Amino acid sequence: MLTDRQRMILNAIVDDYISSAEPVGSRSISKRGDVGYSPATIRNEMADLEDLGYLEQPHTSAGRIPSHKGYRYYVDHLVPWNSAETAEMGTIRAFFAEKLNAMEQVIQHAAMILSNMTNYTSILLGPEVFHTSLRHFQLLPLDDKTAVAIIVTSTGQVENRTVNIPPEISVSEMEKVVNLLNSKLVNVPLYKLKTRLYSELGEEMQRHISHYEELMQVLDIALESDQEQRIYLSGATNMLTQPEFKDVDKVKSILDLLEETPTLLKMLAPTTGGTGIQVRIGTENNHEAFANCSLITATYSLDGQALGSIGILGPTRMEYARVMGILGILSRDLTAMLAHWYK
Amino acid sequence: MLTDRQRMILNAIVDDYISSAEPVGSRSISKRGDVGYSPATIRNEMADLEDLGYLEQPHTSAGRIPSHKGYRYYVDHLVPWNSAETAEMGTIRAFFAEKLNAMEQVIQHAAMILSNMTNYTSILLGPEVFHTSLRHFQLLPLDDKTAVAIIVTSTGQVENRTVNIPPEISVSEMEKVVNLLNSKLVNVPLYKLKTRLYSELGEEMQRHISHYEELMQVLDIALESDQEQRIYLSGATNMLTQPEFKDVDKVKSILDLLEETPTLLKMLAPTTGGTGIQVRIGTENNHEAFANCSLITATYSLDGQALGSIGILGPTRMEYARVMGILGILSRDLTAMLAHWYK
DNA sequence: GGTTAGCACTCATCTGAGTCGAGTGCTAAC
DNA sequence: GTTAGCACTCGACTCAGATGAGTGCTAACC
Repeated sequence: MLTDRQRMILNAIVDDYISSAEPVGSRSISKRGDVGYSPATIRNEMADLEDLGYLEQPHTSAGRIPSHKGYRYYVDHLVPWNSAETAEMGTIRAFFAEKLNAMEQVIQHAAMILSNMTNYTSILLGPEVFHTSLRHFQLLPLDDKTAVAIIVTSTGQVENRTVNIPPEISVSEMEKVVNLLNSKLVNVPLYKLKTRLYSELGEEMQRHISHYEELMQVLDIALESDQEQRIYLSGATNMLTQPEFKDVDKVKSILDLLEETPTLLKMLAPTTGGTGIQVRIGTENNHEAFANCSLITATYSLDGQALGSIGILGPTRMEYARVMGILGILSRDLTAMLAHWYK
Repeated sequence: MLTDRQRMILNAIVDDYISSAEPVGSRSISKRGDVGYSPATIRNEMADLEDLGYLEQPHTSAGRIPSHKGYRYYVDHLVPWNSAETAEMGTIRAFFAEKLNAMEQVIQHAAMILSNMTNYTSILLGPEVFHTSLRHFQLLPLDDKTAVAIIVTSTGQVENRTVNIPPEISVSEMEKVVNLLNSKLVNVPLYKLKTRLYSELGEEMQRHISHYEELMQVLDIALESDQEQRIYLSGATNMLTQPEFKDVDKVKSILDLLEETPTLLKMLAPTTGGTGIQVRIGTENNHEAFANCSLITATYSLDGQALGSIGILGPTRMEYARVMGILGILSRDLTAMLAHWYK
């Protein structure tokens, strides 16, 4: 267990390093107004902290920088939870005051606001397919061969895809089926749509409708839900402004990873039981390219079920306190807005 | 006017520089199999070419690099038009053989293919609003206050936005209006929708329908077309692999510009009268950040009207011949596919 | 015992001189 | 008109020395 003084010194070092990106020495800590010890004392404590694994020395005659363990301790025990209303609150509140009337717009806009406020990269995950259900299904004929299938979800998102209609199937039959679907499948979660289609409607449809096989094929395509969740990135180039990423190769591997949707999805997926704000430091991200990055995520939800996540990606030397504060407010407000909107 | 030998030398220098990114000297040109002159002779010609403005010298004792004028000459007169079927053809043909049944998918996929093939950044511009017309309009109620307006366009794209429905307006009235719109406004270009709404339908609606004012407000929002055209970027990070962009600041200014939709739009907008493939070299892009970039664009069309553009962004030292070839094939095939699809 | 002043030591970074070599321009010979 | 030869230029690289921020250790101090 750390003594109070060690905690204070660790805190000071992390703070200093976060703002300067340079190894911090004993003298500079000693000179801060809030630390009443001489450099020598600080040095002794720093040596102890290094032994304990909270600090690292890039080379013998340089100052110390926090290790991953140091950041972890900082995040877990030292982050000044700015419960006080900060200037940030205003910006976020202003954002939610704006009237945006589509889920997609809100999320896209939120990503932009976040990256602008923090100067890091923001990653927003749209509402998950798992927790949205069918509100309405429609088939609009384009011509005699093709039609657009439109799926309106409970979160107000609209998905569409074009399907080919076999010539054997008549328009009136098609309509019958669509009506059937709407009466039976509304409020069924999207990912269950297909199985329910077979289990509950198969029999009935087979009775009433000719060309059952062909029709099922059409519906199969129509109800295929976008497995690829929508990911909104903003401020990816902010990575480039961080001094630790002046090496082009590192940045490239990070930016490339950001273009890889599946990997991002895995990273942002709300971990089981994880409530509130999660911080993954360096190697905790389980990805080489992110070894020098920290990812702070929060989830927003509806009815207690996580709908999507918000993430901020920055260097391990990140303004944890500020970002966590902002993320907390934003996820809370997003949750509140959703609750208000869909009740 | 350049002599044949000067042309050959200029060609050799540009080719060499394109593949090496290093200033090319007289000796290395001389050693190429296809040039039968000694370094000294080459040097003389190079000095002449420099006087004429086709070459530049980074410093006195370095080789020569092509100037913008040199690139321009190369592109206009020297590019080996590989009319022959290249290996690239296969990839592109394979792409079009795949069955993709939505315009958006095709474009998104094409952008990816392009950036992968060229290792540059590809920018695709979706079909312009100006040239697409209404195929179908629909209003799906979500609950008693809101509805989703769905616009299916002649190119098979589906746009949607959520609108609030004033309580005064009944469902049956709404339906009446939607039917009216579908019977009168189909095939009207999207950007004319609103004016036609007022000019052709205003009177009739006022006669049949109460709450005319409120209803018009709803339709106003519903028919608002996405002014922001969809832009598909792919391989933005390929910029980072080019040696001329190892300077992080330059890359950042380029990547930032790529995130700025309006600027990109302006750059990709098909220039008047420009048919075929356009090459904008360095400062011809009219943007500081692109001073060391070349942008090669082609358009694809339907019925002779430009629908959108394809662009490849790379360093001025770009594989012009290859990229122009690929772009030519792709735009032709895209045009052909559209024609086949929507006839 | 905790704290601090003092001091030798380390080591990354900066600086400037020296070297290297790719490439040029010019002249004279072929 | 072409080419060999040669002096010259100048960026890139190398290496030694200076610099200074920062450390660890010891001994004195409260």
